[in-house]
Amino acid sequence: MADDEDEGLGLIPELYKPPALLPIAQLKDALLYTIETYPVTIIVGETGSGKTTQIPQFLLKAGWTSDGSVIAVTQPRRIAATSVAARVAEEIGCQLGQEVGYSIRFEDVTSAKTQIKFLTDGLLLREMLVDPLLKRYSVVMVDEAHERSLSSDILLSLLKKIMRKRPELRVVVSSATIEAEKFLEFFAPEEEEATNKQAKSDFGHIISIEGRMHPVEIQYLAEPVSDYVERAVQTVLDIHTTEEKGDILLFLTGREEIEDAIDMITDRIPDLGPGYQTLQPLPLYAGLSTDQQMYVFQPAAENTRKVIVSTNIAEASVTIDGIGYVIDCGFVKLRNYDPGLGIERLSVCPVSRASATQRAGRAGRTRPGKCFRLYTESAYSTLPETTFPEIQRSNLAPVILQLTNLGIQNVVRFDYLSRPPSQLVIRAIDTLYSLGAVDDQARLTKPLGARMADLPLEPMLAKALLNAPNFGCLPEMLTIAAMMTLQGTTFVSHDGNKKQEDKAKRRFAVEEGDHITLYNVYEAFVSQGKKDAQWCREHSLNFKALVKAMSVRKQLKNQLERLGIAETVSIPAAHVSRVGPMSMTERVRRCLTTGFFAHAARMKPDGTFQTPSGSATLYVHPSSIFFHRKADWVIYHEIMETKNKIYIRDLTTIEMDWLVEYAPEYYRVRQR
DNA sequence: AGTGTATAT
Repeated sequence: MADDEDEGLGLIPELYKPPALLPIAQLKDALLYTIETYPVTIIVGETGSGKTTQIPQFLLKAGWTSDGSVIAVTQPRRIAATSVAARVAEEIGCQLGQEVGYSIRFEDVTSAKTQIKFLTDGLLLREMLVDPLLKRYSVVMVDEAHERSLSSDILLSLLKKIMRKRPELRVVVSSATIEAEKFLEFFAPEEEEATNKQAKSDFGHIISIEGRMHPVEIQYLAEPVSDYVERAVQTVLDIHTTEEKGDILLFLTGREEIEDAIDMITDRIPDLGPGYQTLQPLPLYAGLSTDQQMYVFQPAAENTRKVIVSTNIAEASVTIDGIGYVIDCGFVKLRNYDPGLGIERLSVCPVSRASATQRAGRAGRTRPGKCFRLYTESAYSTLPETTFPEIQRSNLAPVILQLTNLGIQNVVRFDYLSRPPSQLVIRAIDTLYSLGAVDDQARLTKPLGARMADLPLEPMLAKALLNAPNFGCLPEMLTIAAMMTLQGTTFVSHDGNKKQEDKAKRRFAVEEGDHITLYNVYEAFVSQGKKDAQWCREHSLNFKALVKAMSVRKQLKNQLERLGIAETVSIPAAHVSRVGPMSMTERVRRCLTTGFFAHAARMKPDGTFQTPSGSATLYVHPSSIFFHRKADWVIYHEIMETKNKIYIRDLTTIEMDWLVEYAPEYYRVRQR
């Protein structure tokens, strides 16, 4: 890990500071005592406190794995699980995968010797399907719980349930913010459960660890602004001309704003006049290809100041060294699910104070920094304290299916950390009922519901895939299901060449729609472009995404085989007479309809779509082949509202009659 | 008519 900026030994002193000097080392005894004494320990520690790397090692040395148990540490992101595991393995002096390992989807780097295991919280949830009480673990540490992701919230609820049956289990919840009290209160036993011997306060404890952050000076605007992109650009140039060295990190809400801001900065650089360093604006958002993202991590050239213009990705998911200045526009794009309409909405919302703090902290990682907030101090005080938990603004159908499969009897009265609005839960149950995954008492159906829950797919897609053998199109549907999980990342425009991307897309396009078009892409990739990044480049395809599709397809295939559904299975006798002579594309289209009947629409002469009830106008997403072509009835994979327009993505043509044939109950009411 | 914050199984 050479660093160009470092002279001499090439070592960065802070990185090599022995763990014993971390603030957390002083708390070691108190920590171990607390974990020994109380079932629940809440750790409040800022970035740099060493909590993630040190606590598992303390527990290991204190004997928490001496009976053969494992210490689990969950992370919200795959990258964190792998990198932290590598770091701890190095500190302990073992090979990764031996005493210290990690497990993420498609990668299990653990062995029989593994005592500390880092994994994503989503994967630990999956493990509960085979080990409901998580018996192999003596301690489960849930890291970054303050982010309130859907899976860490659910995980905490289930851990609380498990603890009643396993009093010896220890739960450590680690959080960077002030939510500690809420977490502790959540784990406290109900009044009637608390015996005299065990009062509420005996149940858990909060421990705070000081971080090693440098101070960040915060500046607010005196007056609010209406155009924060313009103001952000001005601030960038002001910092560049008046402040000392240090890169700039500018938070905006999305790709369009980022590109606008970069154009504006580039346009104004000549006006600065001579005598200043070079200013190098760089975009950062998840939609960029990996090589385009790499630029932001490279140290700037001599006499150059980087300006990284980023979405929320730089708030927690990605860390860039050398940032001295942060500019925070005060907004973020958040996904919201509208249970009434059954659509997701991507809307620009004010950030929470917790987010604003996290953004500011990005300036103080290596030295004292400054943060410029493009809003007034009084506006700051009116911001919500924390971001609305994901569980209160998501489509809950997948979660409810999973909880039901884990044996949760009543998903409405389930012990949520933050209760989702009942509308969300009701809508989820309705969806699952219409798909046949639960019965009219909201109980899991067998085998259909249980099988759907076993698959790592959204319920509608799981239903369609499980129906594939009935249409004799299992190999095709496996591919389509795998391609759907790429969520629109199949095509990329290399070097920003949009026209070339459109042209490449047309090459694979078929009149039946996007699903079969993506099937063609996958087939071409496997036969011609597999392990050939250059072929992908020529066809504007995302190599990494297609490799992932291959992994997903293989995983789905294995999972179905375990359910007794083999890829080569022939059409069941009862169906042969009906689907035997059909073309493969018709089988696939019918099969998709059995899962996505609720996502039906019909094209109007002007090229927009209408819902079956005619209540809303839907726009074809420009990534669809029907952006340029005509269609009649279609089903679509996804629906989302942005900028007051509802877009549908991944469309396939169907016959209206199929809706009634495959979903008679769902469409009966509207037919009359 | 012209597009998607981020993450996970």
